[in-house]
This record gives sequence, structure tokens and C-alpha cells, in this order.
Amino acid sequence: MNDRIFVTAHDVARAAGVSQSAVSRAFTPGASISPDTRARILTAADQLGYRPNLLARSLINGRSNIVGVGVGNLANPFFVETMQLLSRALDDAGLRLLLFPADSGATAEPSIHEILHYRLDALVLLSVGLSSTLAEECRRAQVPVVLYNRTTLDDATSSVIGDNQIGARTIAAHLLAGRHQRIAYIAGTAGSSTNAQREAAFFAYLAQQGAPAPLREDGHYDIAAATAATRRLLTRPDRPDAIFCANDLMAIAAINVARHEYGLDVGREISIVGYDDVPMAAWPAFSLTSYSQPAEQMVAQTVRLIRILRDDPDAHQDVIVDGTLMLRGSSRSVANPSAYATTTNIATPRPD
Amino acid sequence: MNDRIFVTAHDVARAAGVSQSAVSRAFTPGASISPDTRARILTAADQLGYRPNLLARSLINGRSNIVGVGVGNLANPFFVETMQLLSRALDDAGLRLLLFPADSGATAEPSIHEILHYRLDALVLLSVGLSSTLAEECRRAQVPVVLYNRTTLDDATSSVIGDNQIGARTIAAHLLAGRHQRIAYIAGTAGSSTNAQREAAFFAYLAQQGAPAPLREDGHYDIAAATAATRRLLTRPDRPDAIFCANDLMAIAAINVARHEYGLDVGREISIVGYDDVPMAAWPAFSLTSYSQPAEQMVAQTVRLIRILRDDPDAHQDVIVDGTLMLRGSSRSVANPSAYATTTNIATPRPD
DNA sequence: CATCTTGTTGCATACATATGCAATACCAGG
DNA sequence: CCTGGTATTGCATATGTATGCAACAAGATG
Repeated sequence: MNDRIFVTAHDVARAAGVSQSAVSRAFTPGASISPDTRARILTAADQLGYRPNLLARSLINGRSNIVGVGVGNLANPFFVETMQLLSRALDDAGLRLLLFPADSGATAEPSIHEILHYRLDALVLLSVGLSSTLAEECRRAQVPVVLYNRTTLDDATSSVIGDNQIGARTIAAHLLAGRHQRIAYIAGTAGSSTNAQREAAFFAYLAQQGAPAPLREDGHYDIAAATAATRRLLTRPDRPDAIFCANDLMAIAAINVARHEYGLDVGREISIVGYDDVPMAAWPAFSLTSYSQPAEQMVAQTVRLIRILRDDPDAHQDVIVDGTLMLRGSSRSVANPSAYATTTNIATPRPD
Repeated sequence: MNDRIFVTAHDVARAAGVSQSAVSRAFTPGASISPDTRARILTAADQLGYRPNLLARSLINGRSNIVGVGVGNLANPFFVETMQLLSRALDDAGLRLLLFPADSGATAEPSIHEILHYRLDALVLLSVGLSSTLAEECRRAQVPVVLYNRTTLDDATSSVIGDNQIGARTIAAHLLAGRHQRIAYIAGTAGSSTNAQREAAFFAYLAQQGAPAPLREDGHYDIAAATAATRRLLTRPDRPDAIFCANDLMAIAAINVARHEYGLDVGREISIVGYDDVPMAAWPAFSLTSYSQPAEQMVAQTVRLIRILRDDPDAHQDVIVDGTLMLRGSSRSVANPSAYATTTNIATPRPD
């Protein structure tokens, strides 16, 4: 077996001729210890290769400085971007990131039950639904939960989302302004709050403006499903002239199908619009019009929430972050975009 | 302040009328305890909402069941795929994944110094170089290191890589078989072992076959740098008719530039070949010929190594995994691919 | 010089669990 | 009934660090 022997504070204490308490204080900023004994201890520690055991420290503090992060489908570049930013932001905040897989389905994985008992400072769920039993379990384990890109009715959990209502309305207005006649919607995962909000707002706005109800297909926030959905739409005799996909991943699948399987000139013969504004959307190969979800801000808000919840687990709140409609070549251009820009930001970025 | 009160084994013991030891045993598979007292304890534990504190358990075992994973640039889909598989595989193995950012530069981040002292079962570095000081530090902390997609001369660390020599040679042979006259190479990060091996093998094979030395530009495994590098190549009077990019991310950038900025018909007027065979390479928008690195196998090997190293930290080894040349539309096709397929696998997959 | 203050230090204990060892109970065989 | 063995259980201690408390020293103030 592997019996590792570690250097402990006692070893350092013996080497430096002090007590173990002194060693502890030497590594605690602001502790009551004289500068020169601290220096002596740090020297000895360095020589022995000592570092405080964070597990033992957490055991005493009752706080691990670890944040659990559950992520479902990393196929979506939006979450890759988020993970990238989140890992950096947590690191800067002195927090560790414990990653665990959470099937993209409605609820999280079994392993979360174990993870909860690491005395996590917080649990972040990236686009993963929170079942009521899990919510209850987190409450019992006294682990504050932050939903990222999801909301829930559960009152005790916090959330950070983009403004799906305004986003979907803005896209609807954009498509109407482009004089599109047959609009379609490719939906995300049924039961996800993002899809529910986007779909409801999109349909409601179109109805309110007197437009006919759009076609609708399920894309499950998945490339293969969105590819199939697009094929179904484009095979119809009354082929749509505009498709709003509930996220960019599906929109890119739709572009691929429209362009390479049906030979359509995307942006002229058919408009395709996505949601998230992932980095790939700006690539000339796609030039995808999309409503942005600002990952940096959403991550910043998430970390802010975590720091608050760490000290006061009851200070839950729901944060909504503004986005911007990024107009690019995949949707028919309009003379004066600001004409319908009454509620949100609109930008026509240069290609990278 | 936030003073969380947790249910401990003592509380359960009191409730169930047994000793704390019994509670511990009730949660230890195979421990010496009668079935009915175990049942009684589990009932009481469930009622109180008790779960063993993993931090305390780790403190005793001297083993945390946590694997540290350092990742640099998640912009490369190959690492996204890897992370996806790795998080799942570690979870299945009962191991936790502590993620930390490691700047894509040659060495890892400062926070790693702290992380090392979580008594990690292992440290995995995804395409991150291992500085000799860090290697030494890991040795002192008695944390076994597994390099993923990197090698090092350090004898005490393990590694899992694809076969860069064969891959680069196969690509060189493929381009020569396609009668390409002016071949170029866009290099990855200088100093990375992947680039070093691919570049050396590519250049060596071409020279050995009597072909002129290829043009060479730096792409740093980065989209922006590769975009600029491609522009430099395509602006030359003696524009190359084939480019081998040291990974797919750069190859896709090269395709974007060639097609959208220079109006070239990729696959006919110019061949572009990548490395990694990321999922995106199969998209019709790119249809990128690429040498695969089988992430599933590489991850499986990584987890296998971790399990071995957990019990015997000295059992380090270097694993090389076979790949396959995936022939797609971005490179000029050849009548008989197997003519030059003397050393490796070659496939002509259908588009997804 | 006595007293008080301030700054350091060590002692003892707590955090939550795992486990070697001894004690106990129980059952079968003689 | 006694003995030996087995199965269960509790006691005591260990893991490595943080911290309240008391002790102590040194300097300041009267």
C-alpha cells in the first residue's frame, strides 16, 4: 500500500524549537506572533517542505473554500466560456472548483449526494435543473445553491440568468422588421427555464404584433436533434424564411443544414438567429445573428453571490443580466435597426 | 457570521443508542457490525440527515479521493471533449475532480501550490507544461503527476499522448501523395512537446522523401495567431497549396481565412489539414482532414494510470495511443489512400 | 519599585471520523 | 457446566490544524 508520510506542523515546530501553535500562527495572516519567530518558522517550514494541510484546516473552520460546480452539456460553447471564466474567477477569489458531471437532463447526478458533504461553500449548477428533492437535500446539508442560466420556483436558491424575455422579444421584433413571412422556432430542452422563457416571450410578442403563430420543432439544445429539426422544417412545402433557434449551437447546426444540404443562401433566402452569442458566432463561416448572454458579467455575478452566501446562506437573490442583439450576416439586414430597438441593446459588430 | 451546525456521527450514535464507532462502521462497507444495528443506525442517520464528513475521513485516510486537473486553454475543443470524458470517468471511479486554471504558457499557475496540499490522489495536467520546479514540488508533496497530451523528460512523471511522430508522418505522406508542391506548416506553441514532435517528424519525413523544406509560421495553438499566420502565407507570391496546422483549432482558422478572405476553394485550390479530429472537424462547414487523437482512449488510460499511481506512486509510465488519419474534403483526394498507409490507420468517414 | 499594559508563547482542547485493541455476548461442542 | 471460538461492540486514540485561555516577559507609567 501507499503510506505517504507528510510533514506536519509538529515537525516544523520541533525543527524551529517552538510549539505547534506557533507554526499555525506563522501561517495565519494577522495572528499574534513576533516577526522573527515567524521568519524562523517559515524558514524551517520551507526547508522541510511543509504546507498546511487544507483538509484539517477546513475541518476546523467548518468551511472548505470549495465550490461545487455541476455542468451538463459542455458541447455548448457558452458553457465552455463560462467554465473558463468561472475557474479563473473562483481561483482569484481563493476558492477551489470541484467539478462534477450532471446529466443534461432535468436533475443532477447521484454523485452529487456525496459531494454535498464536502462542506461546500456553495453549489453552482450550470444549466442543470434543480429537482425539489435535491433542493431539499442542499438545504439540509446547508449548502447554498446558485443556478446559472436557469431559474426555479424554489425560494431558497439563488440564480443568475440573462434576460430571456427581452432577448426573445428583440429577436422577434428583428425578424418582423425584416419582413419575414414564415417564422419558425427550434426549441431547447423541454422543461428548461431558458427555453420556457424564450419560447413564451417569442410567441407572445409575435402574437401581440398580429403575426401568425410560428412553426415549432424540438431541438433539445443538441446538434443532432437540431439538425433533424431543421431538415423537417426545410423539407416542408411552406418552407420558413426565418428560424429562431433557442441557442447558438442549434443555430449553427441549422446553418450547416440550410447551406450544405439545401443550398440556401443563409442571410438572404433564409434568416437564422441564435441565442448566447458564443465566440463561434462571430466566425465568418457562420456570421450568426445572436442575442448575447454576457458570460463575464454572469460569472462575476455568480461569484459575487457566492461570497455573500458564504457568510449569510439566507441572502439568496435572483440576478438578471442584460444582453445585446448582435446583428450579423445570417439574418436579413434592416435599414434602421434602432427603429425597433426600444427595449434593449443592439450592435452590429465587425467580424473578428 | 455563518456558523453552520452539522449533524455528526456522535449525534447519530446518541439517537441510535450506540457508540460513534458503530456509526462509522455502519457507513464502512465490510466493517464488523451486525446487520440490524447497521439498519437501526442508517435509519437514525437518515432521520437526522447525517452524512459522513468527507474532509475528516480524508484527514484520517491520508487520501482525499480528489484528483487535481489543471487546464490551460479550453478554446480548443479537444480539451473540452477531454474534460467532458474525464469528469465522467473520474466520477465513475469514485474520484472527485478539482479543476484549476493553468495559463496555457509553459508552466502552471500559482494557485497550484496551494492545491497540491489537498493530499490529491493525483495531478493531471491537460496540455500544460511541467516546469522542473513544479515537478520537484509535486514530488515533495508526494502527488503523482500525469501529463495529458504532453511529455517531459522528467523521469518521475507519467504521461498519456497520441503518436505525434506517426501522425505527422502520415499527414506528410498524404500531402505528398496529393502531389502538393508548396507545403506549409503552422506551428503550435513553441516549447510544447506536441508541437516539437509533430514539427520534427513532419519536416523529417518531407526531407527524407526529397521534398523541399516547408514554409513555417507560428500559430501558437491560437485562433488569432493562426489567422494572422494564414494571412501571411496566403499573401505570398508563392502561395502554398497545402497547409498542415498543428491542431484543428488553427486549421479551422486557416479555412476561414482561405475561404472567406481569399476566396479559395479549400480542398481543391488549397489543402488544409489539422490534428486532433475534434467533433467540429466533421461538420460540413469545415470537413477537415485531420489526424485523430482518440480522447476516450486517452482519458481511459489517464484514469487507469491514476488508479495505479494511487497505490504505488512510483509506478510511473508513458502511454502512447494510436490515432487515425480522417480523410475529408479539406484536402485533395487521392485515388488510393492505402497506397501510403504503411504505418497507421486511415479512414474516410461520412459527414455527420 | 510596584503596577499596568502590551505583545508573545505554549497548553489544552476541539473539529469529525477511522480503527486497533480489549471486552462482551453468544453459541456449539465436549 | 465448562471451554473455545466467533461475532459485535465500545474505548481510546490518531489524523493535522486552529484558537481560547493562561502564563510569561518586557516595557511603560505612576
